[in-house]
Amino acid sequence: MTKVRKLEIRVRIAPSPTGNLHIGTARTALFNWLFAKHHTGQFILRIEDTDLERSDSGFEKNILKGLEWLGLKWDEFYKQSERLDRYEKHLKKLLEEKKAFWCYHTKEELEAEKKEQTQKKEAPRHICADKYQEPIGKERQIIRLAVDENSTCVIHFEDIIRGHVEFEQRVIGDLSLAKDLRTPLYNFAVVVDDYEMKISHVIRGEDHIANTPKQILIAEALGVSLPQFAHLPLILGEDRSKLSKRHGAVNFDEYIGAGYLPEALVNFLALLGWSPDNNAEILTKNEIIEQFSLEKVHKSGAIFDVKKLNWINSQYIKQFNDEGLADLTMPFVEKNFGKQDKAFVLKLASVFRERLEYLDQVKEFKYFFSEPEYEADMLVWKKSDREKTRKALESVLEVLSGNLEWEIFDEKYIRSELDKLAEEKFGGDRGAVYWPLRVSLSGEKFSPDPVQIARVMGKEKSLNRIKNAIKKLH
RNA sequence: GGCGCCAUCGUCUAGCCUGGUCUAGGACACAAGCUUUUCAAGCUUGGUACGCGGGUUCGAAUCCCGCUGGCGCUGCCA
Repeated sequence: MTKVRKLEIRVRIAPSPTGNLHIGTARTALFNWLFAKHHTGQFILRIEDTDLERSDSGFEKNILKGLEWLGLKWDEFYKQSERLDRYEKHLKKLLEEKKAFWCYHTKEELEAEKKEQTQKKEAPRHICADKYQEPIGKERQIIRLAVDENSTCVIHFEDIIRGHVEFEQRVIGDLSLAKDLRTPLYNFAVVVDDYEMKISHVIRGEDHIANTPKQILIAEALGVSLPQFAHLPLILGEDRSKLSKRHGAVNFDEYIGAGYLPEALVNFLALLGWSPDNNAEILTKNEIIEQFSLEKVHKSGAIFDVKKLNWINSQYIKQFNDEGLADLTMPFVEKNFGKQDKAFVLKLASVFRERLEYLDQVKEFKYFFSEPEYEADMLVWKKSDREKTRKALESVLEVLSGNLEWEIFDEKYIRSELDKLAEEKFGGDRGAVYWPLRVSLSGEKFSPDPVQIARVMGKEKSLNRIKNAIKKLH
């Protein structure tokens, strides 16, 4: 009896700490994580910091923080800069076996070569003529893999998302592996790591597709097995080019700062290039995990549509009760308006729930936190005039100053009282009553229902604002 | 220039593998209406898409070929 052991699913996200967490990296991380969770496999985080010049621990922290915020917990953690011995070992072996060699060509020579090839309409690549000799008077520059550029071989792989993909070996050239024994370059370090970390599936952006044949060649030289590949469609900007800085917010931080919820971002990002069986729009993390499969990932890129993100986020915001929403919005309220009472923000929750797309939009409700500023004429409703408006406000003031129980503020009851007022004094024109009330309370033309505002602000503030408005009309 | 990938409403997509039920479905956005004191929310309704050309077939969004277009890569970055 042969024992059949199921291949363990192990995937990784391999960001380089040369910038803050990018929205595209977050998406790739999410897809890897979803795939791992779906198959109860391992999700590995590997910091690719071989480029010491550009790597920065601040960026590394930012990336870790962002992934944690999204809820993508990793099972193992590695840093390439701590694995230099591993790369050196493999490099030495390749050199000994003459599968790799020291290249003596200078950057200038390489550039000239490329220029010539471009002119001849050939694939630009470096072909080292004197692979294993030490030219006199020249210095070692870089370690390269010896690739037979006359080969008629076709390098191919089965991409889980794209199917059969192939490249001709002769267009590749002697690719670079490392600057020296302890300074590995991307393609080489990736192959060594993916092998040693027993990565079963490499799930990465489509922009890496051209790296794949190079990595296959390196793996062959190393004599190691290859993972399965899955190249994700790119996230695009408005103009359908790869999402980048010029398209606006690509830093993951900005989405955290604007007050998007992690669940909403997971939901939105998952839908960029993938969709569930029933084509549902709002799904929990668990529902996504359950349904996720790479075979269902699309091949073409998807534009990052903030409007759809906003809608999804607003759907999640609506799911919170007052208490939850108050907790959620409090940091944003205090950031914009200074220290606040929990009880006050709690009263605002219902206002927020039905109109916030992202939490930092609380800044649009300035008038709850400071006195409104407006011109007296704004108080005047359509066909009304200043005199009538003043009378209306005086009547409203009277109603609201009456025996209304501000503590148990019953919006329905107060509206019925104000409606009655409109009926009796303004021929049923409710706008004549509500409009000046709105403006006196908010100083805005567009705002939540004025009765709602009054409830949130409480008796004293509300009555004061109405009095101020009346003063303005004198 | 070279190499590669891709192609359904403005956007995200369902359908394509296993051709007919697709006069192409859903969602976002947009427009109109309802509600209404404004805005928002909610509800109802509406418009807009299979890139083009061949082929295979009784029949093609679905299969094949070509074209066009878009994008990605083309580093001693990752």
